[in-house]
This record gives sequence, structure tokens and C-alpha cells, in this order.
Amino acid sequence: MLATAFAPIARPVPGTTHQPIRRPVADALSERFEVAGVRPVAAKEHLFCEGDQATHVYRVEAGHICIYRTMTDGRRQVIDFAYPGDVIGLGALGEHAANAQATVKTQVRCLPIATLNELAQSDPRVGMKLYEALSRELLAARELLFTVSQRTASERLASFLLGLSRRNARRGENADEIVLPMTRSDIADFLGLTIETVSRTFTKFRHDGLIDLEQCILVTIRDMEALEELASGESELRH
Amino acid sequence: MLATAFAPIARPVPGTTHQPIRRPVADALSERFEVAGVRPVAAKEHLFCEGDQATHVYRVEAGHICIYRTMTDGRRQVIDFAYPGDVIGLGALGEHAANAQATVKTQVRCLPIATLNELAQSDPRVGMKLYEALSRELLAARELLFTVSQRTASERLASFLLGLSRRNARRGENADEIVLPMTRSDIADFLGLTIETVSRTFTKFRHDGLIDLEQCILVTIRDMEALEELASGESELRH
DNA sequence: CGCAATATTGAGTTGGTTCAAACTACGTGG
DNA sequence: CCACGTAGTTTGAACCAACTCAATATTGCG
Repeated sequence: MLATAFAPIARPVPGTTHQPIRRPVADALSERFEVAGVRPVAAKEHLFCEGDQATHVYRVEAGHICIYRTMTDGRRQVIDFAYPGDVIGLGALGEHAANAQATVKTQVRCLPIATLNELAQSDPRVGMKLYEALSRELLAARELLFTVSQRTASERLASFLLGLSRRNARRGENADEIVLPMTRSDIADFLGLTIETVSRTFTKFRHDGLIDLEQCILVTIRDMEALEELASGESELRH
Repeated sequence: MLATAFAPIARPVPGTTHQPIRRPVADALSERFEVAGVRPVAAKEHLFCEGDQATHVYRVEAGHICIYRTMTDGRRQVIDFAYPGDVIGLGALGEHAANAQATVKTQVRCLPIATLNELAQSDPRVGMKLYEALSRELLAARELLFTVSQRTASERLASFLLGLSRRNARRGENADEIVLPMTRSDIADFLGLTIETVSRTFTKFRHDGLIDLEQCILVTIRDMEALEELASGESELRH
């Protein structure tokens, strides 16, 4: 969550979300993206891989991109789920340090990093925009670190759902209805859990009346307050 | 490990460059720090706290600063240990999202963020330098995320020790002798473990001949290769 | 030296994992 | 349109890495 979009500063409530608040902003960068080439990415296709020379930054136009890293033995860490409007590929120092894979059929716009550098040279505000964008990504990365490192499985899943709910709210969509474009495996590798634990925790939330889950892809929040308590670590239900 | 240091300063060797010589930007920032006020920070004193208005960025001159976040119930995540030369406080969007506490008697230089912004406005390279600095912090944050989320206790401690060893190497110090300026509690909260597990893992490393540990503050690496194998996840000793 | 803070070690517990099996959703082709 | 196969999800039971609680040892400072 949190591939960067260029946006005014916003602060996630500590302990409750993985995503900084973003609003589309008309600026030099957005304009460049508007005229940038569109590239279709098939479901499961990789946009870039770890070690690839970083040539472009990308803005998701439709679909979803999963950013992750792996170890040789298969252990995987999902770093981010990028949604339409999110920019990915920023902060690559020469080469990409992660993989970017479309979870579904996706479209992105591609902006050459050379162009980005030219823009930044001619307009000092561009560099600062990039700096702010990365500041937000850094905040999110640390929030996720905190979640994964310190919270229980229930607290992690609650934080995750709340993050998606808040994203919906920001976009004027229904905050109580969350469509999950990623698999249980993606969620597990994002939260540092196994798919079994994610599944069991969903089931527990359902039994405890926190959510409905009629399709495995559709979560309906029934008790937002309880979820927020869980995410903030103040809930008795944490186990 | 990796509070941002500004990129290695590539100083053109006189007579060998074809470019008109312009002062590297890192120097502009370094120079500002040179003339910036020095602030002493007592051991255990906080340089800034979560929620504080972000007024300055700081460069550690002597001592060590521990960057961390907490939850209301006391769970704590150490994000970073800043060493002399490291710059901290970057990426704060208005207010600090973490606490910065000196582990020992420390000195920092303070650069007002207003000054930073002025510099960035007058020189587009400054914004890009900040962007690169945060790129490095982001990379480190994600590396730590991966470590904490996916690795075993032994692998985490091995990664931690290797990080410190490499820092030593970078500074021309002995890569095999690591002085730990932080407590077991700081290490535990950095790696997402308990102090008991950290302590036991140190003991195991000693028994397995990976390190010496004559004082609890001084680690001597005896088998760098084995540590590297552990950190990369390829070791049989991982438990 | 004596005390307080920090670190180590031990024993028992547990949250989450692992391994295994059953169930569900969905796309494809007959 | 439905049978079938595959991929993904849920559930169950046994296990274990790291945690908790408790006691002891070490370190360092006034």
C-alpha cells in the first residue's frame, strides 16, 4: 500500500494504517504522466524485477501491482500493493531492489527516469516533490515494519483491512465494503504470516462479528470500532 | 544502521575533469552543517519525540542516537541506530513520526528545515540529494522489514551483526570487532525479538564458534562466512 | 564497596507454523 | 450448459521457535 502518489502531506493515525493519505495533485509530474506512454501488463506479468536497471517510473492506471522481494529459498516479503493512481519505481538507486508483478490485468503509464531527472534539474520543486513522495513511502514502510514486528496476527489483519477501508474512504468509495484484489498468499506475505493463519483469522473475525465474508474476495466491515481497537493494540481480542 | 548519510562525496581530482568544476551539492549541505549550531544531548535524553513539530534535521557528530516508535501498551520498534556522520530527521512531513533518543552522551549539529528548503529552492540538485538520501533510508527500512518478517532469530542477529561489521569496514575500522553502543533491549526491539532470545542467540553464536563475546558490549567475529550464510538464509544453523 | 541496572540462564507455555485433507470458485472445452 | 480440472481457500491436528516468568549473574557507577 503506498506506492507513492504525489500529494499533500497527510499523516496516518499511528498504529492504524499502512497507507499515507493521498490526493491527486495537478503538477508537472502528473502532466508528464498524462502524455506518457501506456503499457498493458498481463495478470501475473512482471513490470520489473529485482536487479533490473531502473529505466522508468510507473503510474498505475488500472489494475493492481504487487511489489515484493524474495529470498533464494522462497521466503517472500510483499512490500506494497499499488492501486490506480499510485506511482511505483521511485527510490530505485540505479537498479530495482524489488519485483513488481500485476495481480490482475493492468495498465501503467511509463515515465523515463531520464525525463524525471531533466524535470528535476529545471524545476527545483520537482526534486522536493520526489522527496515528499518518498517521505510518505518511508512512513508507510516503517508502519508496516511496526505492524509485522510487534503485532499479533489479529492485529495485523485488522490493520490491513483498516488500511484498505481508509483507502476506499479517501476515494469516495464505501469504507465498509472491501474488495481484495490479491490472494491470501499475497496478504500472508505482506503481513509476515502463513495463508492458513490469514484464513483462520478471517474466520475468527467473521465469528466475532467484526466482518462478513460471503465471498473470499469481498470483506464487509460490521464493527469498525472493534477493528480499530484491534489495530491500535487496545483490544482484548488480540489473540 | 542507516540513518541517511549523504552520498559519498565524489570530489573531482583537479586537472582530471572536463567539466567546469562545481561544488558538489553534498558539500553545500555538509558546509551548512559545519556552520550549524552544535547541540549536546545527554545519555537517555530525547532529541525529538513523535508528534513534535519537525524544525530541524540533525547530523550526529559524536555518540549514538536510537530512533524508535512505541505503542500505548509499551511495545516498541527500534527503526534505526544513527552513528556519527548520519543525518536524522529527514522525511518528517510536518511532524516527527518517531522518537530520537541518545543511547550515550552525544553531540549533534542542527540544521533548520527552513534553511534546507531555501537551499533546495535555489539549487535543484539539493532536492535530488534529499531524494537519494531517502531512497537509501527506504531501502534500509525494507531490508529491516524483510529481516524481521521472514528471518529466524539467528538469521536476524547475524544480519544485524553483519550490518554493523560492514559499517565498520566502510569507515576503515576493523570489520571483525564490533562495539555495541546499544543495550540488549534496543537490539531486541530492533529485530522484533525479546532480550532473552537475543541473549540466548548471542550465546549460541559463541558456542558455535561464530563470535567471541568477552564483554557483553564487544563482539568479535570469528567466522564471517558462517554469519553471511546465516544472514542470506542458506545456513543449516538457522535455528 | 554496595547498589541498581543490565545480561544470562532455566523451565514451562503458546501463538503461529507445518503438514494434511477437504472444500470452493472458476475457467475451459466438449 | 455442464463436467472437469486447476488454483485457491478453509479447516483440523500436531509441533516448535520464540515468549513468559523466574532466578541468578554480571556490569558499571556513585
